[in-house]
Amino acid sequence: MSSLKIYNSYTRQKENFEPITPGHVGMYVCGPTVSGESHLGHARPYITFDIIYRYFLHLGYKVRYVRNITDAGHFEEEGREAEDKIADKAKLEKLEPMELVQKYTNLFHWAMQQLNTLEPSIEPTATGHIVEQIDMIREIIKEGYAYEVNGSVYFDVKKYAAHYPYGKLSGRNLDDLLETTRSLEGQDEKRNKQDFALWKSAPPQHIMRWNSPWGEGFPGWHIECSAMSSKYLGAEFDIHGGGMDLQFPHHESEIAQSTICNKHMPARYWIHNNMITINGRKMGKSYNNQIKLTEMFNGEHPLLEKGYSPMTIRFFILQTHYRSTLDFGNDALQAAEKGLKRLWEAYEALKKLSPSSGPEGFDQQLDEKVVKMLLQLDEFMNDDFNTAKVLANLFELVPIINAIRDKRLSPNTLKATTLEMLQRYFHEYIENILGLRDENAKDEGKLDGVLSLLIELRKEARAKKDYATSDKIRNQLQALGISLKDDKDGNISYSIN
RNA sequence: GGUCAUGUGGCCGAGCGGUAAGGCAUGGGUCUGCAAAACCUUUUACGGCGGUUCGAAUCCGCCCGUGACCUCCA
Repeated sequence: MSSLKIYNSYTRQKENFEPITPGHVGMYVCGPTVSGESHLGHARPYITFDIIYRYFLHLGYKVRYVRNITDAGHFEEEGREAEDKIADKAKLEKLEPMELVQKYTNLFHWAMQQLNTLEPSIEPTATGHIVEQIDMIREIIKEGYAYEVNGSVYFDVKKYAAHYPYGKLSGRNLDDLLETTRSLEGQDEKRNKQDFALWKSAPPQHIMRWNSPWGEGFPGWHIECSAMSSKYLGAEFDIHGGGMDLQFPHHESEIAQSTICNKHMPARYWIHNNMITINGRKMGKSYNNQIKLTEMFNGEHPLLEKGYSPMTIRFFILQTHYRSTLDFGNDALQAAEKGLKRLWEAYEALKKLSPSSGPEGFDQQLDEKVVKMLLQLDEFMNDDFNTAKVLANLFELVPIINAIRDKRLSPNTLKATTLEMLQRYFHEYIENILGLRDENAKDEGKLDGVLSLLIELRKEARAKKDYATSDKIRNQLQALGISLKDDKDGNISYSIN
């Protein structure tokens, strides 16, 4: 079997994955800022890294997956108003900052559950690690790479760049930055424009504030991730991930901070997922085209024709490789919805097939094809987590499953071992690796009993050719959102929309 | 302006030098009291112009288009 290859943003090439500690993986993923409701953009990275997490588990690794919650605000616009974004919103909503943060954290967790992502091993909060951040800033000052001005502390990027490869991750150099950095008001505290804040002195009206050696203030944007990743994963760990938009300046700054403080590049492999676009345009606050996940699910948004279930969204995201941009549109989403349904129904049918080992109808060629396509799934995942290809192969197997189910192919078409393998792989891939789950699980309780009764009555009516009655049952249920399907074998099944 | 991506059929998207995955839609068909669903089957695609190569969607150059980062952002 091929070995796992990962595209490393830092080196810009695919590399064989070799863990620092054999059998273990340490992975840090930049989590959400909980100053607002989770939107569609959040779905992509956390599903992407969920797949990566799940695949490592599948490979038998013990994984520590750390994903932070940023609950201390960043600067709305650095240098200008330097206001804590969370505190600002809190005032508007007349809530305590931590109350707001709690609300959106809960909503985020709810959305992640809907999308069936596994919980990270540790989910540290920025506010819970102020002490660690202060310690780290102290250390950086001691090393001579940060300076204090009026109660704020800045990282000396110019000095750092003289000794270390600053800008390598994001592919830019200091001179370019000098030329292109916008001139902003109130930059006078910094020695150089590219310097970034490690600690920011809090103006009187600022609600979120902590004591520090430099006076009351709050931590800079980048330091929390450096502090928390090194605390829980060590000075050097395996994987650091996040959205592509975080490459610069966030991750570049993290590298600088950690390198000075811990004498190490923090991560060996940097993984960045690409952005989601809406009608070809990146979704973002500044474009005014953000769709919240709750709106995505219930369809209450001007850009949506209808709601899309969490699994539809998950499936849709997995149809594209994580390093490509992904354009959201109603047509594409509806295509995904139907495709997922078809795949799931084949999967359900597959579960019910029982191995049979008669010689009659065995198809050597097809048997070999099935085995080959299943083995390819591992290769696809090993090639930088290519879920798009995995899904393509699963879909290619669907007609074969359907043919056996419909008895157009003999139950002996495949060897018993191959059928078992098919069932095992479908289960492992669909549920454990891709993390899809049944959204139409039937109510096993009273409703099911009632419907069974109605279905019985309809069957009897049909047998008597009393179509008026049978149609009435079907039509009225349809009006309630329950569809009856007359299957080929005379059975009737139902689905709730 | 600087840097970096990208342009595949009606739509979404794989593809990383060897006769173009897959999903959806469309057309045809099977099934059916009817319907729906399901299933089977199905046509046209590599932005443009050059170059490298036995051979390019894949590499190089130029042009055109789109986007991202440079500022909070997933």
